[in-house]
Amino acid sequence: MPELPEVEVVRRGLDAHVTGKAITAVRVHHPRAVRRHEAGPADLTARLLGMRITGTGRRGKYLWLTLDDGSALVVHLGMSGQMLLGPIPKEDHLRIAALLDDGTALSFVDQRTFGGWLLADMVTVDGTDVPVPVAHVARDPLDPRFDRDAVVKVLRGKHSEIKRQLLDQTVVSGIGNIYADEALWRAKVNGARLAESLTKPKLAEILDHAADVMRDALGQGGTSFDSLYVNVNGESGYFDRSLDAYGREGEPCRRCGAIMRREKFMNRSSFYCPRCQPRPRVRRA
DNA sequence: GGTTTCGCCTGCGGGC
DNA sequence: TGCCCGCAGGCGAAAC
Repeated sequence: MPELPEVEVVRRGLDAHVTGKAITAVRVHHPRAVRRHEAGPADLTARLLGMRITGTGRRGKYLWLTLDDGSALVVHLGMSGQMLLGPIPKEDHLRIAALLDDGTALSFVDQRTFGGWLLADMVTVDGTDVPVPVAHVARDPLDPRFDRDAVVKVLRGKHSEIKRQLLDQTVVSGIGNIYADEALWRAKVNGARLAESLTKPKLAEILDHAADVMRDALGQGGTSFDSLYVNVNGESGYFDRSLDAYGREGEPCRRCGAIMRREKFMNRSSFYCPRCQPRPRVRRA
């Protein structure tokens, strides 16, 4: 389940190895992996052929390779996507394979097929160039131009649960279920609290914790909770050993010792400490 | 128009 | 043993 740190690890790996290389062959093994490229698989492969990669970019959980015609190959890893360098893997879930002019292969492997590739033009949004499909995505907390106080202001106006807002990529990007739970645990805030009910300093604290926890995870090569996430060499990160909330149902809170709870939320799970992060009182009609 | 829910996918593990 | 079900969850369309 790649979130910002995992995607950034992949981007860095790609940046070091594919920048300056030309694409000499592309094969789409599963059409679903390019479903968001509206012109279809044949168009994608034809346009990529002979293109040179000029650099890499990322915003939130989206990453892209910039190409020498000014367009971008946009990659979303979804839940289980992997960008692998090296020989083409013998793998049931190989979705796309590309060959580069130095002989290495760039493979997209994706078990659950939520991810994919697409080609798009670049557009300038708020002074930053991003691919068109990424234009609606807010800056992430590790973006040098991330405006924390502006996000706090947006959150103050949201009549919606704070965790829901942390997961909304148009409010702040890069945060998924794992890092949302970690940031809320660090800030001692229950995710069911309404965003508008929290003070500006508390909202700022939550965003700062989100940035910190993602920076920590990045420093450890990312989280690999279910081992589906790997870097470009197929290796997992180590941050899952450092998680304080996610996946710790029934275990003692590392801060106060109370037994951690798990609750259903948005068709997934939320992990929290019932003592440090008390649930808000039930609203009555 | 803001907010919430649902469907898309596959593999795994638990229960029967 | 084998089947069914629930779960994992990012994203965008659809519903509310």
